[in-house]
Amino acid sequence: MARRRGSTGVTIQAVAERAGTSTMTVSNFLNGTGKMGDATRERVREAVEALGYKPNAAARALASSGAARIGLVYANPQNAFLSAMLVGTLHAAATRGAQLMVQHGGKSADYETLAEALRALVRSGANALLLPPPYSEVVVGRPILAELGVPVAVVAAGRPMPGMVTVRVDDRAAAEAMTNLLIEQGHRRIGFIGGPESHGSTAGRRQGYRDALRTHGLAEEAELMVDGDFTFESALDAGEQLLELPNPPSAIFAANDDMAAAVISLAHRRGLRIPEKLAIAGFDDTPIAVKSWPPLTTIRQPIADMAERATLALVTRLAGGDSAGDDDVLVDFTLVERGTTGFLPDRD
Amino acid sequence: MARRRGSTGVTIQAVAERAGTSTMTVSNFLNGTGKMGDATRERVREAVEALGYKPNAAARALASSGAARIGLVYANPQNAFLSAMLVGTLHAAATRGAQLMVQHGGKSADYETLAEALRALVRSGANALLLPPPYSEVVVGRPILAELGVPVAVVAAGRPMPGMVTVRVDDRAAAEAMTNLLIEQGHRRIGFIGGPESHGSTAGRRQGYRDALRTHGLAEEAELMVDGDFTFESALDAGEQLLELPNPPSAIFAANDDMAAAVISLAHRRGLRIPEKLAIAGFDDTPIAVKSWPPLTTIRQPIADMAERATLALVTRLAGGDSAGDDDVLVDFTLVERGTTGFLPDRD
DNA sequence: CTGATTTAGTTTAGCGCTAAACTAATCTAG
DNA sequence: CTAGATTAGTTTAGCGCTAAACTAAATCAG
Repeated sequence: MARRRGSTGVTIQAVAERAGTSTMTVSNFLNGTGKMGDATRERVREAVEALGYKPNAAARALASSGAARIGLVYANPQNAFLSAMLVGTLHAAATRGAQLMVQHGGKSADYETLAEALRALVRSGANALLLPPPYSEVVVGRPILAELGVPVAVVAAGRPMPGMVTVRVDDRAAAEAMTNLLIEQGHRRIGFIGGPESHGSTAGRRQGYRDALRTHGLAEEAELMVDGDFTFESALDAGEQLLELPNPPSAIFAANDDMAAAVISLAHRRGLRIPEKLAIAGFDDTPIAVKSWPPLTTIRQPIADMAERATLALVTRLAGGDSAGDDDVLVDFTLVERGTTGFLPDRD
Repeated sequence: MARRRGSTGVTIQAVAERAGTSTMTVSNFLNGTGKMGDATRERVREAVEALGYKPNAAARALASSGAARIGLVYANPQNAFLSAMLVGTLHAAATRGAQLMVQHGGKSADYETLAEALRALVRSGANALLLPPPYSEVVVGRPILAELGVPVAVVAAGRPMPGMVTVRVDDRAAAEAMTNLLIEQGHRRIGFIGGPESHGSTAGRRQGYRDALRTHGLAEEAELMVDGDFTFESALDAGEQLLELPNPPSAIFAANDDMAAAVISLAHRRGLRIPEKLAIAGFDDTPIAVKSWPPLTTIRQPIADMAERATLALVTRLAGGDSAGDDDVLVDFTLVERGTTGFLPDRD
């Protein structure tokens, strides 16, 4: 019998032989399913270790056939956020024998375009879906979810979303922490550039900003709160509006890094020294945060970890696991202080 | 017989039945292998179409067992370049039943760290490797390649690399095209910020710049050619050097976008209007190109396509295909004109 | 002390696909 | 007109894993 072109070669069979058990026992050990005695468990563990056994994801996927084929839609292939999501998802997928398939979901967050992309994904075999923002917003509560009938997870959605697993940081608390930092550094007039209402994170981030002001007994002024749409360009206008004020803010907190970068650019053009004359804070810790000058103080979300969690949740769902409790997962954020904050503002 | 939890369900079996052939004939049709009559081919094609059949990648991978398990090392999970590579690779992988596994390769491009990451990848089953820059540079000609004994492909390497499949744009030609544009727009003193010598693209890009000058009869001035290391920070110094010149350039061409963005930032700080007083050009068309103001004129490399090509090449290699001819693949670049170029410079 | 339950496994069958070996018909060349 | 080659398929045997069904021994309730 001709051997087929061999792979790296350690199979579950080899492990079972070495451990003196059946392959099923090894399989059970690997997946934590079934019952087994401590002695057996130990022997299997040793054999797996000794042989450096790595399960073949393809075989796993094929055999369990309920194996996750996770579809991911993206707006822009060249995106740092997407990158982190893919890395996280691939890590989780590697350990769980899941397949990952990507599909372009349209530049604009248009419902029909997205729905069609999701249908295409499911038609080509996806049995679970992972949505990056802002796609989660355009499908939430829409009929497409029911139509597709597959579990959906979203990362960094900003708020729990009915019918989907959400993995996110507490946007409100993060924005509050950032605003507190600014206030503690002496700022009294802090501008806020929000995102579009349609974006789930917007409300939380704005709320955090307001909460911090209130806690410190600072008045909330309508003129200091303007809205962008999360793009660099939009914040060029929004920032301008703030800086043109008769009594302009000494700090601006933008609801994402792109908008904060735009404010940095604006400050440079006006000759405002950062952070002495204008402190700036962002949100997300995307690469632009360190490709601006000075580098941006911002909130870091552990995107890759979040995507990994989300993927694992989907795999568990598909395996018929108990979905209880992991519908809305909150993970920790980090406030990263860099060069756009830190000086006491000049008081007048 | 209890049916297992069914997937979306169209199998090769169903197609074969409808076409009235054996499954192998369908398989041959799908893979372009074997011989078949036109009538049969047409019947199979119709059946595939009608049933909306999508091959199951896992089954394919398992059966051919020579299936590609492509390992990819990354430096930074949050990176636009990586993102595009992953998307391209995943697209190719989806059609060819390849598995993708990612592994962190160390922030610094240190040989031993990288070698260890590659070994880990191969140990966990990777039988082909895909390297993003600048990793290709640190392994080229080193013993690790022979040690691992798996095919390796690199994307955007800057030059053909012995022992690896390279997929790249013609850096020299691209840089020449950009420099030509600048010259045609009237610039006579054009600064160039190069990358580190160790980076394959550097030489080609610098050569392109020089070629364009020569073709137009412009003298090459040493003071106009400074080096950065491809980081934003490095170009802050390099750009300063150029702008401090007694007779500063009216245009600066940076060998990548990050460095060009730094020059934009520098120009803002000095109150130099862009592009009237200083034209700026970058290279790569990374997202920062449109997150600067004005948006950056730059060279676009189709990274996702390149990664797709590279992945396909690896799969072919693994399938024992003829490797001839596709060792060094050149793809087309695009010169993207945005807001940092376009005005005739003020002549003095 | 007996039948029911639990524990700790094993056996069997098959996921969807393809490599390799085979077969049957048709075509060549001498 | 026949041996050898070519064409157009088919059959068989798995790839490496796991779901489901089964078994044998140990434990338990009454």
